[in-house]
Amino acid sequence: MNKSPFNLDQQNENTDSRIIAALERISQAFRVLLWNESKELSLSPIQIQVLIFLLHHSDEKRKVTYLADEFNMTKPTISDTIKSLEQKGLISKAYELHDTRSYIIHLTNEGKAIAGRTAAFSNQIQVPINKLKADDKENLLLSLIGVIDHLNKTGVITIQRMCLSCVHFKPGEGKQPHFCKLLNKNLENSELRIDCPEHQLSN
Amino acid sequence: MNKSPFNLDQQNENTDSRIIAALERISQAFRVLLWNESKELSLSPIQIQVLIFLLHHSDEKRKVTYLADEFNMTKPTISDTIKSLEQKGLISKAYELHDTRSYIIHLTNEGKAIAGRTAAFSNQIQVPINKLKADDKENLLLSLIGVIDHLNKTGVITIQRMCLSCVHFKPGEGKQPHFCKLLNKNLENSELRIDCPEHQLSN
DNA sequence: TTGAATAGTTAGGAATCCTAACTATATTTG
DNA sequence: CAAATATAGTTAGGATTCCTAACTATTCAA
Repeated sequence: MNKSPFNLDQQNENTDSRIIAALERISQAFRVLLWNESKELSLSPIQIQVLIFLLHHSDEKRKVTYLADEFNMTKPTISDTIKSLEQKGLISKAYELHDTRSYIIHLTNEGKAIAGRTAAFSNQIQVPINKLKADDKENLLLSLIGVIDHLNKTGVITIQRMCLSCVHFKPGEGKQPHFCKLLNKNLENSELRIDCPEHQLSN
Repeated sequence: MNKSPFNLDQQNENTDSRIIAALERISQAFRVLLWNESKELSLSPIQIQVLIFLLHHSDEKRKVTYLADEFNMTKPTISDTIKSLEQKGLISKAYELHDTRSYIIHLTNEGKAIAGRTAAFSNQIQVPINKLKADDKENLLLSLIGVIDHLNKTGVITIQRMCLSCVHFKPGEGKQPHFCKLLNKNLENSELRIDCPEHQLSN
């Protein structure tokens, strides 16, 4: 019934499977870290994620519908989350003049404080990455970007803010570096963005 | 209020942060894929994860307590999950003779069928990884292993089945490859395991 | 053989996140 | 310009997740 020690488990047969297993493990770590953080602050995981997101993104992304897409949840779920955050005094709604159905979500000072403190929750992942050599970092980032790009193309992840899918991006060829037409500057591999504030989806 | 296009967002300032952002995105993808899969099969995400886990692991790991540790959940949560899977006819309990408190969880044929079909849920992640060059794969794996090893050491992930924390493992130095004392063979970087069935924790 | 540790369950409840149906505003178009 | 349609967000209600606390039953240790 038990496997012989010399009989490799399927998951161990090739490097690809091992990489996927590693990514799964890391995904789980994110879940655990987020869950720990949320218990400490008496906030739900999604509430924390929303707070952190609000800290770094511009007005047109600070809306219920956008957040629902961003986190792959329904609008009611986000609506509830926002209501709860408002009751806790961590965000406020700013209704817009030209469209009174909609509003922009702003962090209150307390909300900013908590989001800032909390954004450090991924520090534990940062430590081992920081130790890598520059070349390895570049390779790692490129590999991960490749994975995400594929997930974008197959529709698993809907929201896109990476250079690879941006109208302003001109990919490098051979020794020529990439180029961003908006920033008007060359981009090294290690400068490719995952979440660019200026991203504009190319068709 | 809006950022100037030339004012880089904090998240874009350095490669480390971008790598973390990428890992977060991929974590989210796993969550989405798992959730989609679970809707299709009318199983909860944790139920699916348990089924897949049972497909690949040996008797001493097929128990409530072990599963609870594995997935960072409480025993009652797993207990419920098992009860539900049993009612659906996907697993059966085999009580042990020497300890009647405990039982080993076995997949039924139907359970195996579903787990097997479902294990493919990560195929969408496999495609882009498969495209990488061998060198890049090795680098990617090593980098991820470094991250996981750190998460293990800091207690974020409790269960460990990687070569790096195994009594049978003798790490390579310089050009000398790693060595597994149990398999009695050299291990290339790309052969380092994430989830070895023979893992034995070194102190 | 008594006390402590361990495996798993039950009970109850807070929170997550969904679908369906809704209000209200904005946009299109005939 | 009025009617139809689309869009932003909310409400209501419910299935599910996952927890804590308290429990039973068994095993191990002193």
